[in-house]
Amino acid sequence: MLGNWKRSHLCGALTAAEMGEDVCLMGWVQRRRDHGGLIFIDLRDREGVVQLALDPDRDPLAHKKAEQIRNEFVIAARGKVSPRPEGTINPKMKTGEVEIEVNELKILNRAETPPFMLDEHTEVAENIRLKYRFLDLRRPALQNNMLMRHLVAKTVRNYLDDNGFVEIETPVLTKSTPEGARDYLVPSRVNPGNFYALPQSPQLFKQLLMVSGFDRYFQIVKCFRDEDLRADRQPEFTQIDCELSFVDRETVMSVMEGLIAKIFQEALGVELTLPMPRLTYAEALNRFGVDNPDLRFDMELVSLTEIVKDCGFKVFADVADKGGLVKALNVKSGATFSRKELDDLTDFVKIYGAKGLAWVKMTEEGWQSPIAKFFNDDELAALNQALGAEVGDLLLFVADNARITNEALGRLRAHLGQKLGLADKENYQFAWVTDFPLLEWDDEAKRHVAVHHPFTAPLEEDIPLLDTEPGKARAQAYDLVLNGSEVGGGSIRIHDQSVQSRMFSLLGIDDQEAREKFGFLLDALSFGAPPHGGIAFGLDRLMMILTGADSIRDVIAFPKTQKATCLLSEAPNEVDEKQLQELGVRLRRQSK
RNA sequence: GGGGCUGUAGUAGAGUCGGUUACAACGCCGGCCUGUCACGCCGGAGGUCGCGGGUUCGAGUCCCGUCAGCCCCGCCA
Repeated sequence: MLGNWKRSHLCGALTAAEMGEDVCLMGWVQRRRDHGGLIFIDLRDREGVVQLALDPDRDPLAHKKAEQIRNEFVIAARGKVSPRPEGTINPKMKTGEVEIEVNELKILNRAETPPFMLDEHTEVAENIRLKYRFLDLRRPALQNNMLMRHLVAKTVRNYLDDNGFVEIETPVLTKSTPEGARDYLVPSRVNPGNFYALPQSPQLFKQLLMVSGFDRYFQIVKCFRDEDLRADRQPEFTQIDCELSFVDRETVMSVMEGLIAKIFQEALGVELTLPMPRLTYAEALNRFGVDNPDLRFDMELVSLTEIVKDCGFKVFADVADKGGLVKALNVKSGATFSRKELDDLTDFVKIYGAKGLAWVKMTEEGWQSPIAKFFNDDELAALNQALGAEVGDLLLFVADNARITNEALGRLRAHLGQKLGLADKENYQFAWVTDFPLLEWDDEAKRHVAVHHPFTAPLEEDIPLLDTEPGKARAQAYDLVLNGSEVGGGSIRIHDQSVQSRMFSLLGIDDQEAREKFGFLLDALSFGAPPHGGIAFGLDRLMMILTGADSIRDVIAFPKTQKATCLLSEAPNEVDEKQLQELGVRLRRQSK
């Protein structure tokens, strides 16, 4: 097919520098413009588009062939890089100064008419795009995302290699462990009735590699969690997984923020200021209501419980009396919100369990609000002062238990930041959130569960709390938050077998279960484990922010739908009875 | 498991209060056109209104169910 034709350049890379050269180009037909005589073809490849000019007077044969060419045909063209005639330079194109005067043309492959136009102007429903993903991936938007993803992966490898990390692969067929997300299971043919689990992360293996003395490990690795999908969650996703020996939290954070800074420099040309801000979990919750605050704008939550504890508004006073929280945020210049908008905000906080949203519009005459009448002048003055309220502002209050008040207002703050355009996509605000609680009480299971995971070390000063008030113990954990998104998280691990056993017992995992599930880790810890810690970054979420994508599907070549299916390959599918028999698996009839 | 949005030629949309033959655009096919670049002009083909049921003399439109895609809650150590 190619014969002795050999590609000399990429289409999109040609510039005036190649002027006069004879070139051989290959690519896809973006568009053909047939003027009856002259025919123009925009030829596209990974790098971009260049214009081919076919003149019937110069080469009748090539011109004749060009007449039957259609969109997305794969063609090869030989010709000369030429300056465009006066007045026909296209400043919108990277290659707009030149065109190829074609003297030989070859059709390498014909193409059916594509189901949708492969240009940047046509918007296509996502289910169609996913079914023909290989075509959607030809479009510049996804091409650019995938190319940047490659650049980031390359940068990660270079940086970590420079900093003494070793890339080591860990098993994909591994062991199901309790705690955490639902596992994807793989039946073992050789061991009927037994199952492998796909890893939720290589957590235990990377700790074993520290015990083995590799000092610093990393892997760009697929992880699997069988949970419901979201705009930023896929069942299989990629982590930049790291683990380091003989380090404390500060060392991990400083090595890793160097990595992030390098990524932003290479991918976007953005220089980040280091070190990144640090924020404790308690402070994050107090000021922003959530542990992943968006720091691109202010609008912080203000605690008003003390001010309203004796006020005439029973809803607030009761909550204060019962140990709950009354908090509010000040939407600067928000008094223009319509009744409908306020109703929508009320519906919004109800999603997170709030019973309602009290609002106040600050006018020249003072409070305009359904709840204004319940407060005396002193209380009004104190509230205004606490919130920095000025004429034209909108104050929004939630009163409930601490968890609901913080979450509802925190989410409302993030929502308003988007709605009011305070969250500029090209403004990158990082923070490390530290000192997470080690444990959390699970009301359903009537036991503590690990906030991070069962191998996270407590703060040294909080170790005594494990025996007295384990719920108050803080962890040597850290999350990296970027623009309201958790892009990474990790901790210093327990490297002492006895502390690890104590942790398991706090989690309600008895000795026998601990041996069954984690025996190999406990063994490893007993054979000389170095102090170690690590972190994992969600590469997909990081790519979303770097590319400005609203969906995780836009940074993954072949993503799954919300029902975890692949519209392209039609996975998952039914399998032959014979395959099931070999695996010793029998299907249960699904009851409807 | 739950809440919400969407579904009309290949694509993305319009379609009023339920009323005759479901519109125009892009794409596609044919013709014309030698400087276009989201080329232009003329003509043409193309429809299971997601699917099933119901109400009605009559349903793209109203009702019920269902499927698919998306967003969210729960879930995601």
